Amino acid sequence: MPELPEVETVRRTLAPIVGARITGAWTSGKGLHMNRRPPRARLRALAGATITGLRRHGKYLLVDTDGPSSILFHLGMTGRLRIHARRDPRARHTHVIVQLGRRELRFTDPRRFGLCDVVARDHVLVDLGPDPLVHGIDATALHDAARGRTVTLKAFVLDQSVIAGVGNIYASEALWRARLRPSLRAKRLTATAAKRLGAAVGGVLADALANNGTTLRDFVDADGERGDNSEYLDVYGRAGEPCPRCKTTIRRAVHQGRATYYCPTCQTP
DNA sequence: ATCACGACCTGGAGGC
DNA sequence: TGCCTCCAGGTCGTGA
Repeated sequence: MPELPEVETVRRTLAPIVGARITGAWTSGKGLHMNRRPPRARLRALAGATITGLRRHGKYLLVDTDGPSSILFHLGMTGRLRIHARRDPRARHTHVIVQLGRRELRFTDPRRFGLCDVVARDHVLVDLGPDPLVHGIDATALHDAARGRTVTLKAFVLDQSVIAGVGNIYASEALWRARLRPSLRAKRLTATAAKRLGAAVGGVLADALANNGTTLRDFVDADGERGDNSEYLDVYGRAGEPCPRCKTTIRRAVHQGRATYYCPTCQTP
């Protein structure tokens, strides 16, 4: 589900919980990604702390408090973070509840690919590259990172240590916008193409964010609203339709086990 | 060290 | 209606 624009949309719509005081916590006891269980005791120990801010790096979301700890979330494929009234019935697949007096921050995740942990506030997310919205994209650094890499451009753009926050939808979209074939080897990226790619990634993410993210099926923001960006996708999920640029039929291919959409004519190999 | 792949989970869609 | 297969926005560990 959620790539950078979706996580950022969640972050923004969670703003009303800033200033709220944590009064308790509940966990389902089920393991999430890598079978890791959210730390019940450490979540409960946050009681009494006040939420001071919300940060995002790539697809990770951090809920800061006035104590030494922050709550770290990753939504995986089907994770949702929503603000509820305490008396609202608990949805199926709810795994974490942070109680905030009469309100609750609830994390639900049917597929359990997500993550919830309690970390030190200055916790560094290792192996995460620059965030396009927070740090921008440096085309020269992108070009350097591609040097010697034999992976496909598709895999390169999906590599979170290169750029944090790009997922499968926006990887296809950005490569289409940059007119680059997903199967091209990263080491073949020229300086000019790296510039185009950097601009395309930034543009695709910013546009999606302006539309409150892409909802294919699961994604909703903290208020339960769906994103509007799916109707503006140029190639993702559009195999068989004409390329918006040159009218050639868009193709679907599989790279590293994941669907990739591209135009065989205007995305140069 | 780098890369491709399968595994981890549940649920929705479509075919029969 | 039910059963089956395939597919899904992410990440990690494995083995080549």
